[in-house]
Amino acid sequence: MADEVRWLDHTEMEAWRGLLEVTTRLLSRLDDDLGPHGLSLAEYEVLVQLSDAPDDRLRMTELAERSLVSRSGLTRRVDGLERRGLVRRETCSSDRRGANAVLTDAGRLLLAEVAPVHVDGVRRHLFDHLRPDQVQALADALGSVDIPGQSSCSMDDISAEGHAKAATASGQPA
Amino acid sequence: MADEVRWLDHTEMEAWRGLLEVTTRLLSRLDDDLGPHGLSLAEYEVLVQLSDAPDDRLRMTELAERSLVSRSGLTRRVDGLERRGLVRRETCSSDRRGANAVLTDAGRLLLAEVAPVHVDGVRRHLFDHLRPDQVQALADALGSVDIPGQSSCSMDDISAEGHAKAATASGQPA
DNA sequence: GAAGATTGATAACTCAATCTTA
DNA sequence: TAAGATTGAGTTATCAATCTTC
Repeated sequence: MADEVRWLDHTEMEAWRGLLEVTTRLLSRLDDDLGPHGLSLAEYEVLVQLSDAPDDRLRMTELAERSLVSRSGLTRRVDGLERRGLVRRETCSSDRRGANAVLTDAGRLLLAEVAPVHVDGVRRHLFDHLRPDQVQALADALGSVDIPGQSSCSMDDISAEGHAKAATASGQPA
Repeated sequence: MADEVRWLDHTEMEAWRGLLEVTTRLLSRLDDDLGPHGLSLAEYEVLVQLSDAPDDRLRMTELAERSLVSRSGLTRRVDGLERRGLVRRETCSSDRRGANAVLTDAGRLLLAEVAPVHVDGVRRHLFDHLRPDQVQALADALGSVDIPGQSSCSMDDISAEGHAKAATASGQPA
């Protein structure tokens, strides 16, 4: 297993390295753009996912997956948003173990204020540098890569398979 | 500025969302792959950058930029690597303020052990899902997007411009 | 006992302030 | 005074363990 390594060729290196650099810097900039409005990109992400969901609500686990964060991570993120009145929790009626995160009016309002700023940032930092065919190619290539959500499985939760959620999410509030 | 928002169209949404999801999950997986070898992806990144540099050494600030991390973040990362003997610090001879991070023999050895694992992971999780033309398109598109390194400038360090570093980095150790 | 969610402990990062040398 | 690097304080993420309900 030591000598038959297929190293990355130049193009692969550019692609992988580009993915790393562009994403890292882009996220950093988008975070900066939202800062003045009192929201982190991670928090914005939660608000968007909720506004995209039917009835502006989502179970915590589902919201965690869509927000690309761990369950415990989401708990704390929602804590912060709830403290500021942008989201509230409701215990699930059908299953008393579960909790729903619900977008509040204040949350919807802030999202409406911030979404244009965010989209503008995505344009300025990303799409303004790309031709339409490049955007299409990017969407196509990235759409072909499906990496399952949770990372390692503890050997005994093989049963917990069967996810494979598709990318949803829009950019506009309502 | 409120009503003339150009929302993202479907393709743009796919591209942006794909960038976010693929990168997030990919990084998480690659981190998992390296875990058993006692190295985080972030630490691996530092070792790679050093091994790519002439004489296996790099100034801290330069290494921070290439590793996509803040200066203070790098200081701590190198602290950890130095504690384990994978990297050592040398004060710069020409400018006594500066420090060079230098790859040690142990670091070079570990890198040689781990690099095949990493490259294999990048293949399995990313490139195995892509056709050659998609890889090419990805490299092309991401190469067109140049987002400057540091995020915000504190109003008075306008002088600190003039960076615009190109992507270097390879995947193989030597 | 397993699933949904949270909490405790810990790790890693950032900004702002500091120390040292130019 | 400015630049290079580090340190202090605070934030936010994760894993593993826990609590509650199924």
